[in-house]
Amino acid sequence: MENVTIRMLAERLQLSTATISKALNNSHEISEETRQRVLALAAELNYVPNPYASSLRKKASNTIAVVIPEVADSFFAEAINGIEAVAQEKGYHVLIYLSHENSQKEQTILKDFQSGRVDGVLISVTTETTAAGLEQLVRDKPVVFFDRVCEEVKAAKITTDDAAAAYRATNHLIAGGCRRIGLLSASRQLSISNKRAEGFQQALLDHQLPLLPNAITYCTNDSAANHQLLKTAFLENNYDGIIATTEKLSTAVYEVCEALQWRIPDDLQVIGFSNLSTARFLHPSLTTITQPAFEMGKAAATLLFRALKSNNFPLQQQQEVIPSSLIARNSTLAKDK
Amino acid sequence: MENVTIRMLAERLQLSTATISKALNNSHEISEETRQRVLALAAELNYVPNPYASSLRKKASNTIAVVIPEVADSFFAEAINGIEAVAQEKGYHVLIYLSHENSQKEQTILKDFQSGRVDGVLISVTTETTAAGLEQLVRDKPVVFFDRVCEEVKAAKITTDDAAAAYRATNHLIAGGCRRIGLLSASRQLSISNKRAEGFQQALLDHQLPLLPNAITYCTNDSAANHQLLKTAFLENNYDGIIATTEKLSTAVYEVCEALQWRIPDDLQVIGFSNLSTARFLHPSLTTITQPAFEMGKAAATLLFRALKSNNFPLQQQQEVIPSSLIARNSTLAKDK
DNA sequence: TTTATTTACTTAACCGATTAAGTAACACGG
DNA sequence: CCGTGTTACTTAATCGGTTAAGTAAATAAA
Repeated sequence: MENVTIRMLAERLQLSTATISKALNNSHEISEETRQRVLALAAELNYVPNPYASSLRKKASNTIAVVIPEVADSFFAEAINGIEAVAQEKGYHVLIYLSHENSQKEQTILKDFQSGRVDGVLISVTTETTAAGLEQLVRDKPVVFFDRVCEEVKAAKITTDDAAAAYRATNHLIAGGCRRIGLLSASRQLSISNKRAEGFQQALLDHQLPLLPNAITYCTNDSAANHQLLKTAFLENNYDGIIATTEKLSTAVYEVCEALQWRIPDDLQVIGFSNLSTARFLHPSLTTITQPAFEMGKAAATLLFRALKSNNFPLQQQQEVIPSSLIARNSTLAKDK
Repeated sequence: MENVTIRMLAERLQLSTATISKALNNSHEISEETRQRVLALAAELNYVPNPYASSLRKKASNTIAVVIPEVADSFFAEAINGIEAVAQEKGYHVLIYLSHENSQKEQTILKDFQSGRVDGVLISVTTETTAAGLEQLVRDKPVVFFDRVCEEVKAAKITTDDAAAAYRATNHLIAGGCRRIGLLSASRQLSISNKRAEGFQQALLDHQLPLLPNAITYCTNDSAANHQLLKTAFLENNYDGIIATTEKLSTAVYEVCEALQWRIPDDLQVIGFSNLSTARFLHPSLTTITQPAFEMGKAAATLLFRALKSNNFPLQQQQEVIPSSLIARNSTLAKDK
């Protein structure tokens, strides 16, 4: 059986396609009786409207894009859950794109959005992304940045309290007796990385602790390379405390400690930015800065849909900071929360 | 600036829209000189074709759908990575839909696909799904099931060696001295759950061990309820070994053991189906059946794209079983692999 | 009773690309 | 010199909805 179109419905009911369309869209121009007849036949023939025809004409796709570096990180996985929950409720479709931490790929993805394929975009940028490629996108259509935002771009942003979280993390290590603290950063570019670094440095300053010359290690996206990088950094700096600012780096710390036979927390206290539900079962259980990933995704999507609904909503001025929480476990010694 | 269309290019170059379209699609009907002029102007004006116009006419969307129960499970997260990698390479777009383990929602999602929104579907069904709702989908368009397949439906399937994996897991526990082994199952319906149960029972049989009356616990999708369910089952059956057939259930076992103050592996040996990269750092490190999630996603997508390329490809006959591996760690006692 | 308004439709243009069918200009073999 | 191809285009229909503008009939207002 061919695909059922509006024209087929029209012919069967001896009505015009316009009437069918309006009936299906609950236009007040259509009598209740006719509407019911249309709806009945549509149900009977299992009519499903062609989204491409509709999108073409209406210049709206009922589709949003989610652009993230990867999904294999429980933060992004949870964020997608939050986004999808809102999108499903609003009847929107979600296109997912992975930039694989590659700003070139990201640019290619974003360029395609000029086609009108999506009505709005939720994005968490790569570690390499600069403002340049984002300006146009933000000018063109509703965009909400979440987690990995781009400071220089004026746009809606959902973040966590990155500086404060790092500050708390550092304090926590200091309270646990650490004096040679290192920070593992994912990027020199990312504003959230820089904010975390700032919070870290501020805490050291406030406690009159010196910033080690190599206190901050900038990691790459290659886990083998990172492993080597960390090993070297650990040995050279003889840290007694470390803050891993991403989930992958948290795991990497455990690996390197195992390789170096450093005991956590005796030789090295560890605190990691992570959303792993298994953090409490790690050996030793990992003290985490846990971001409200699901809520952040939900908040970002909610903001976007609000902008899509009323186009005079001042989306670009929206900023929301959702606090993260420090959960003290056995990879650190301090008792405070 | 308005969106650049093919007509604008045509007017500027004093050519017909047909010529522009053909030039952009590398038709042999167009002279090299003209093609270059078109390409140059398109690049200059930053022309991006409207996908909806093109899809409407060509009746092909260059888009596939991925329907999964959720992403907050490292198996699905990794699988998406695999799928997206292939899709990006082939120039396809990926719509993601979460069924939230709800077959009603799943049906709603699948029904929409009759609209022609997507050219093909990759799906891992819910714990409740029955064959009924899937027949039509498979008839309508290319579909590849992965991991959670539906046995009764004749369609392409990518799975792991579920029965064999459970058989190995059970053997492993027996080798470690377990005699009262339980299995935590995610569903009564799911074929992969049933296969895992079969492998489990076969191994018991082969070792002349009795199947405990409540050897198999069927869990729900509610983690609080599961917690209670497991607690009761553990206490009633006094297991000395347990196989958790999903990642979430693996974590749940750790939680329940903590609550009951059962020590792993002394009081209970645990083996879990899981793709967590942190399994080795759990306390104690978790013996896992690890599925090649990325590869499965990749294989499923590859199969789908092959079918999309040549429509005489016998997709429905394709079956691929990608072996999983048992990684022995400290949550079990056996030394074998 | 006449005019204005409302109701319930229809007609036809339109969204932006693709493509079947048509054509003018030119080349070439016999 | 004629017919047949080939090249490089154009014309116009088409995909399947949506919507501005039009209309006939019924109803309300003057």
